[in-house]
Amino acid sequence: MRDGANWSDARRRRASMREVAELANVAISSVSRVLSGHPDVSSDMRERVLEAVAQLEYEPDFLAQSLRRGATLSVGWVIGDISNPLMAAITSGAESVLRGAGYSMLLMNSENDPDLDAAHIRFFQTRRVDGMILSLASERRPSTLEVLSHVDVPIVVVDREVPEHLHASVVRNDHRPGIRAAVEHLVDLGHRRIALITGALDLWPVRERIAGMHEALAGRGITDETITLTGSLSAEHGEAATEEILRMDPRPTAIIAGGNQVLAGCVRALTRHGVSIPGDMSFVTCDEVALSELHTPPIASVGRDTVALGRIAAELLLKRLTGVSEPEMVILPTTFTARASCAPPAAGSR
Amino acid sequence: MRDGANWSDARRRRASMREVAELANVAISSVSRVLSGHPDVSSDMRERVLEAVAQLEYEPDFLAQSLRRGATLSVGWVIGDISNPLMAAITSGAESVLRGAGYSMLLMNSENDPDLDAAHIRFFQTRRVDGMILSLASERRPSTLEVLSHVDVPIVVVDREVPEHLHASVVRNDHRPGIRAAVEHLVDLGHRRIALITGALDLWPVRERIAGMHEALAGRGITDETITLTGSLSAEHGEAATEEILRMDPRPTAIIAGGNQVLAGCVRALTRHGVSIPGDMSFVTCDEVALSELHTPPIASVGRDTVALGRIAAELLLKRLTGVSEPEMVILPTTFTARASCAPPAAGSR
DNA sequence: GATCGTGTCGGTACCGTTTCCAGTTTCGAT
DNA sequence: ATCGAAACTGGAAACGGTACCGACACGATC
Repeated sequence: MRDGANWSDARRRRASMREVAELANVAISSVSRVLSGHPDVSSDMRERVLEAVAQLEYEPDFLAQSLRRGATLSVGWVIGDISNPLMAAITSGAESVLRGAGYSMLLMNSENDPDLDAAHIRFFQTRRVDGMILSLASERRPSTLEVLSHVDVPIVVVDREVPEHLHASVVRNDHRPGIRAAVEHLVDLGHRRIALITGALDLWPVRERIAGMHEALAGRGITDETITLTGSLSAEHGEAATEEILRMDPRPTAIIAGGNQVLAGCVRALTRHGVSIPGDMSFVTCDEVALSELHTPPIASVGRDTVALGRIAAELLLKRLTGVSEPEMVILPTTFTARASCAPPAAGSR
Repeated sequence: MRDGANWSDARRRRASMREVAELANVAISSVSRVLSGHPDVSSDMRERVLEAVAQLEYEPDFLAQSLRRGATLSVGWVIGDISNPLMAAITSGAESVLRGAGYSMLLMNSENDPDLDAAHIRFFQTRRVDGMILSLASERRPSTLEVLSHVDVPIVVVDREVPEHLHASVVRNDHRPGIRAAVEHLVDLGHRRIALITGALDLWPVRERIAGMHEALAGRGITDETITLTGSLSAEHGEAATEEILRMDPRPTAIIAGGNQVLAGCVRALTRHGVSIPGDMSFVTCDEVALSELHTPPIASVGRDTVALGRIAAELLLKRLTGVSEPEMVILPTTFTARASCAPPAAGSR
């Protein structure tokens, strides 16, 4: 004499496979066979079991399945800073692919701290994820590499360079052509002193962007005027480096911000000092964000498809999760978009 | 005669508690007691077990523990769009708190699709998360509410309003005072026709912002000039609505963008039509982003601490995960920051 | 009529823990 | 010396499934 409402109440204990078996009057193993689509099942059996399943609102326990099968259908995602729109876009791309394949994504923020990278990787390892996607805060931190070498599940590295022996799949952007195009554009406009504000050398994109700038300058026969301000990919460094540039004599006539956080710091400093873009300073940024297109004037930028970056990272991982044992590498392009933030340098500063 | 390298090779099978027990020559249950800090353990026993643990590099299997204990130490996080910086900031705040408490965060993007909301919640339920934090795409979709009523773990809802009977904890912003201050500021500058571009009415912030605007206008004795363009909180709607506003006659003299995506659309449309801010149109946006501060001119905005929003959501969930059975509600403030994007309307349009 | 394959099904040994229960020892108190 | 409680330990039953193995019935085959 139980009423319908209580019978389907959320708080009641969930049914187990054993109860289904008892209700259907069959063996537990038969229930398992029916539910997992095993061929050795008569239609009569299938019907009885499915009816019991429906009546008890049974659903299999994911934990028990995972323990028995040795797979959790989950992947760990270590990211430098989720609140960075770039990283968020990568995450978004990866998440949708993983979700489509039935995997779920465990997210951990490393706050761009290399030590947390290592800690998170270890954590995921004990959490028994089936694979990991990593956007490391530093490629060279020994503790991270040490931990990585003990990981026994497939790894995909996003826009980073890691030692071969880790057997990680990799998806990267080819940052050089984009930067090269940007620098050539500036040089063609008449700029000679171009400053690149960027992060530390333990990140692949940073090294490649610097290399791309050198390539472009060398290609145009300019060898001694490269100005590179490395630091961190943060607004603070962008702001401080811009201040430093503004104090230089002779002053650079163009700035390339090596990331969207750096961009914010640069714009803040330039605005504060009343430096007009592009009148007093030409300006290029790396990685397209809302600000670059909507700024007045719009800011020329070296862009890339970040959602694709995440999507492909997830696809590479899925490949290895479904049997492919050899790691792969995918390189995605970057493209330069000229905008009104670049103009010939003021006559006096040439 | 195995060499050291292979012995510590990552690919070897991980040791189980049984192997530890055999090596230490004790019962499995004793190993468990030592590792879980049970008081009934002799120091001799502890020593033997710990040595075996070290020698085998044993670490407990999280899956088996979860199955046995009935807790997974993981929480599900359903979010409308992770690539929205606002949502990303909330996520960041929540993640760091959860991480600090030993929980991991399962992230699923609903792509602002209410049907995916429901699907994800169900998915998390079968995944056996210990709790969920939800930023629903729609508060009113029956399928979502139906699924929610069957959830048997604690729920926290972020900046949304859900029926009492779901027993969800809630953290929300009080959007009215912020918008009210913004509108009053505009009115005091001389504006009478103020347009609010916002999303659909099935979201708490949308309703509250509209209400806040009405309150402010009524407070100033303006009753018949409220212009509200509801749609979605997207750049497309922001752009289309702005176009519509520009065609109105008499034309509104101020626009309030009801979100950061809307903001992007608005700015794009205004720029394309050569509408100058604040000369031709005063402008306010909701939710601070890089663009609002760094735009020329800087854009006045109704801001809030989004990281705190996420942090408190996580804290509310942790409370309920550690025994507190009654749901709670926390309200966080919003504040208006006046900036150069607001000025008195042009003489002709008063 | 014995043999054999095939389609079904039940029994049971796991997966790796936790925890309860019962048994043994130790030890201070009477 | 004896008793009882407390400290310690091992065995085994869970947790909720999966999958292998063997049993059985049945028809087909020679």
